[in-house]
Amino acid sequence: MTMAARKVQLDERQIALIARALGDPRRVEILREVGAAKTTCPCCQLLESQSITAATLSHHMKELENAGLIDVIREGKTARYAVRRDVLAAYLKDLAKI
Amino acid sequence: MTMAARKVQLDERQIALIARALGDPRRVEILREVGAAKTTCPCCQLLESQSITAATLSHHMKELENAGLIDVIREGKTARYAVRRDVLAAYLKDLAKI
DNA sequence: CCATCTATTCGATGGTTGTCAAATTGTCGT
DNA sequence: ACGACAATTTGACAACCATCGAATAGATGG
Repeated sequence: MTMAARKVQLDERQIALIARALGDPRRVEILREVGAAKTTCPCCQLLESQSITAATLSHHMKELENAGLIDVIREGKTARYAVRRDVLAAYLKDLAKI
Repeated sequence: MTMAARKVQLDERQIALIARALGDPRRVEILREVGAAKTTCPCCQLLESQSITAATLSHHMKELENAGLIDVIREGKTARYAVRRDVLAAYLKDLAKI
């Protein structure tokens, strides 16, 4: 339990959103790449590694953000992403209760 | 790490199957109920608690079994289910690496 | 053998969703 | 103000999927 990991409480609705977001392999792959980035991950970088159009990528990022799995930091022209590890951990913890 | 928890190795394909299976709230609810049962959970019991037809339930159980998340034990007329907690744990462990 | 019970399979359907091309918005430098 | 660049939104489409009713399979008891 790190200092930064404030208590995250997920309601049923968000759990469903997260589960759905993780249900698509492409989104999981994107999430892994965002999580693997040294700093925050810029949008254009994801476009290079994933073989999809910008429109599709944007759609997936919105789903991930909507589920609360990523934070979006907009800096001028570009957008950067960061994994909400506290949210992910809370989701996994909930599933682990099964 | 219990004695019974033999090492479970998930390939990319199974991870995708599990993620998809967990992507539907109804299946998660079913999985929770199976996991909460004192012994193994009979099919007909699930039919009572979940408000779906037998056909739909059967479909969901197949998805869960296909993902490796449950074991199916057939005893005469009835079918009983048990959560594969080792598989679930392996999946969660993989996601936790993000 | 037949009736009954449990569970699965089949066929169909309405809704969801991943994907793209094109148009749009927003930002920066010149 | 204008052009170039980054990202989002829109509209459309094909594929997928949860769901159901009906038909089928399999087991049990009389």
